[in-house]
Amino acid sequence: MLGYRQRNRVFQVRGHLAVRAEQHHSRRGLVSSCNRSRPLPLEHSGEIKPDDKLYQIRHSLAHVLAQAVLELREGATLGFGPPIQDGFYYDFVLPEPITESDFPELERRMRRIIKKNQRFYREELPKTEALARIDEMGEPYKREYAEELCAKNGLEALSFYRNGPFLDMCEGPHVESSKEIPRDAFKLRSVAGAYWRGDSRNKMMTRIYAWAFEDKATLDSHVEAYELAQARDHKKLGRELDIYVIDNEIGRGLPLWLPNGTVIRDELEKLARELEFKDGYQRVATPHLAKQELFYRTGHLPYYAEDMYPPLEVIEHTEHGDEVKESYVLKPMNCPHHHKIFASSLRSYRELPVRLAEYGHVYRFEDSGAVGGLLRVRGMCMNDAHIYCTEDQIGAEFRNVIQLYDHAYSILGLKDYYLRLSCWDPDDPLGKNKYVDEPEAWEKSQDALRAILKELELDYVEATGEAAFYGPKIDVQFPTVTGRYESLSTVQLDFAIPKRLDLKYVGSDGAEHVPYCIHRAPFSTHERFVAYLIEHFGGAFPTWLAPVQVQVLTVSEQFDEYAQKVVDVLRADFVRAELASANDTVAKKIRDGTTRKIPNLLVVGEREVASQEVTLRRYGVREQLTMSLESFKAKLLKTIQTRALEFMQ
RNA sequence: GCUCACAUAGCUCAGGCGGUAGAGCACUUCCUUGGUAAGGAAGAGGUCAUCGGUUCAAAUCCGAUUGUGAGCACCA
Repeated sequence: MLGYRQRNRVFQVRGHLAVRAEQHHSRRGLVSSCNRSRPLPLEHSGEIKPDDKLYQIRHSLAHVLAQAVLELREGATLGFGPPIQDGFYYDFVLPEPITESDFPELERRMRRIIKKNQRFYREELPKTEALARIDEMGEPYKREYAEELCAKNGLEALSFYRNGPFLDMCEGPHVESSKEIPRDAFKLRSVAGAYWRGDSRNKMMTRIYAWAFEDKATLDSHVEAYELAQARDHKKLGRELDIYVIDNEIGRGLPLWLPNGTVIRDELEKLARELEFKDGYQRVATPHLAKQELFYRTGHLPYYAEDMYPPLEVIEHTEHGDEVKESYVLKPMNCPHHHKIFASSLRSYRELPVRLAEYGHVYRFEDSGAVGGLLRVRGMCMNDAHIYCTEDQIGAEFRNVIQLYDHAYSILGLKDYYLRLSCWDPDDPLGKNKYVDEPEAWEKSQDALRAILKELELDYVEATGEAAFYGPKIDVQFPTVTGRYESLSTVQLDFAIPKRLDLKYVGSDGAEHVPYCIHRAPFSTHERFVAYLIEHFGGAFPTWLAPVQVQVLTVSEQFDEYAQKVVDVLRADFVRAELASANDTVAKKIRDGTTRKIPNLLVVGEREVASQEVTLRRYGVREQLTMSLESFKAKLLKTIQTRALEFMQ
C-alpha cells in the first residue's frame, strides 16, 4: 500500500507543518526552496522528464495506441496523447465508440505493432508545409493546436513523428524503435470522456488511459497495489462498516450518518473544540437559512447562483393584510452568518482578533457528475471559523491556524499531503465577475501568504486561478485511494467581504477600520474528512475514533455474566464497549470482530473469570496479552485520552 | 453538465440467445456451550431500478428516465 502511494504521488514535494516552536524538529523533510512553484496538471508532475527512458516509452506507447485505434476505427481523429503519472493517455474523436470490451483487441494490436520494430522518425517542417501536411492528414484538432503554437510561441517550424504508417504532429521525444518498448509492461486502464483542450465549451473526446512501466513486474506490482488500495475506498468501507448511507429518497449527495459514522463525527468535533478552545476561539451557532438578499450583498450572487439550491419563496402578511414576498436560501457557506455575529456589537481593536467557530451545515448544489460518496456532497458540515483581525495580526493568526493543522495532523498521523497556495488569475475570462476587482489587494495579500509560508519554511505549490473570489488561500491537498488529490483543510484570507458587509472596529486612533477576515477549516467538512480518514486508516480506526472501541467475547455463554461486568465497568467510563452475541463460537466472534475492524477484542473464559482478568487481542496483532481488568481499563483510558494511534502499554 | 459503462435479495454476485429467478454472507428460529478468522439445521427475503415500446409472452430485446461508477468540466 505504501509502495503504491509513493509511486503514485503526483508531487515530489509535500508540505510538512513542522512549525511548533517548542519542539523545533530539525526541519524534518522541509525543502528549503520555498518558492518552487509547480504547474498542477498530472502530466507535469516533475517525477518524470522527457529525457527519461520511461517518459519516451510512455509517449511512444501513446502513438502505438493511436495507431491501433486508427486500425480499429477508421476515420478517427486525434487530440493529445501525453505520458502521465503511471502511464499515458490519448484523446480521440471516434466514428464509433470504443469501450473497455475493445481493450483486449486493442492490446493485441498494440503488441503486434511493437513487434514490428517500427522506427520513430522525427521530421521538422516549416510552418506552411506543416499546416498543409496536417490538412492532408485530416486532423482538425492538430491543425487548431498547430496554429496556436505558431501564433503564441512564434514557431516557424513544427515537428512530426512517424512510426510505421502512423504520423503525428508531436514534440517528442520518442524511443528510437518500438523494440525498446516492453510488450508486457503496459495495460489499458479505462475509457473516459475528456473535453478538447480541457474546455467544456469544446467537443467531448474519448480518452483512453493506460498504465505503462519499464517492466512487467513493476506493472504487476502497481496494478496489485492499486487494487489493494481500492479495498480501502471509503464508499466500500463506509457501507461495510455501517458508517453512512445515501438514500435516493433523501436525495443525491445528502448522506445519512449511521450510528458508527456519527461516533466518528462526534469525536472529531470534540477534538476540534478542544484545540479551538485552547486557541481562543468562541463557539457560535447559526441557522441553515438566510435571506437571499444577504448573498447579493456579499457578492456571492449572482455569480455563485448555480452552485446554490434555488431559493425558497416565502409569503408573509403584514398587519394590513398586504403580501410581502421574501426569498430564502440554504447557506452555501457560513461566513455571512458569522460576519453578522461580528457586526452584532461595536468592536474595539482591543477585542481583536475575534475568532468565531462553528461546525456549520452548508448546502451546495454540486453538478450531478461531481457528486460521489462522501468526497463531494451537496449537504455538508464544515469545521468552520472566521477570524477577524487587523492587518498586523494576519501573520500571527495564519501561523496559529497552521500550527493547529500541524497539531491535528500529528494526532491523526497524517503525512501524505502537500500545500497549495491558491492565487487569483488576472487573465480569468470571467475576470471581474469572478474575482474581487482589486489587483493591488490581491498582490499584497498573496505576497503576505508567501511570506508566511517562507517564514514557516513550508514548501508549497502555487496554483493560479484556484483562489476564492474574495482572496487567496492555502489549501492542503490529500490523496484519495484512486490517486487523485482533494482539498481537505483550507485557510483563506478575505480582504473583500468584510467591507461589503460594512464590518468595522474602532482602532486606537478612534477611527473606524475594516477588519481582515481569515476563513479556515482544518478538519474540512465531516463528509470529506471522514472519507479521507476511512481511506487513510483503511477503516481500522485508532481506539479513540473507533465506533466500537472494545468488544468483549466469551468462550461460552456461561461466562456472559463476567463479560457483562467487564462491559459495564468500561461503559461507566464512557468506553464504547459491547458484548458479542452469545450464540457463536469463539472463532466466529473473533472473525466478526476482526471484520468490523474493532481495535480491541477482549476474550474471557474460565481462566479470566477465575483471575478477574481479560485477554486482549488487538486488531491486526497476533500476540495476545492477558492482564487484570483494572490494568486493562487504565491503559485503555490512557490510550483514549491521549488519542494514541497504538495501544498504550 | 458532458462521454462511456453499469443497475438481479440488506451485502457480494451467478443466471437468463424471450416462457415471471439462484448462491454465499447477513437476518429469524431451533440444536450446539464451543479457547482464537466462518459448528449444524430450518426459515424468511426479490414486480430482476422506474416508465413506455416490440411480442402470444419481457427480468431477458428496444427507447426514455432515474441512480451508481470511471473520467472530463466544475469545485467558496
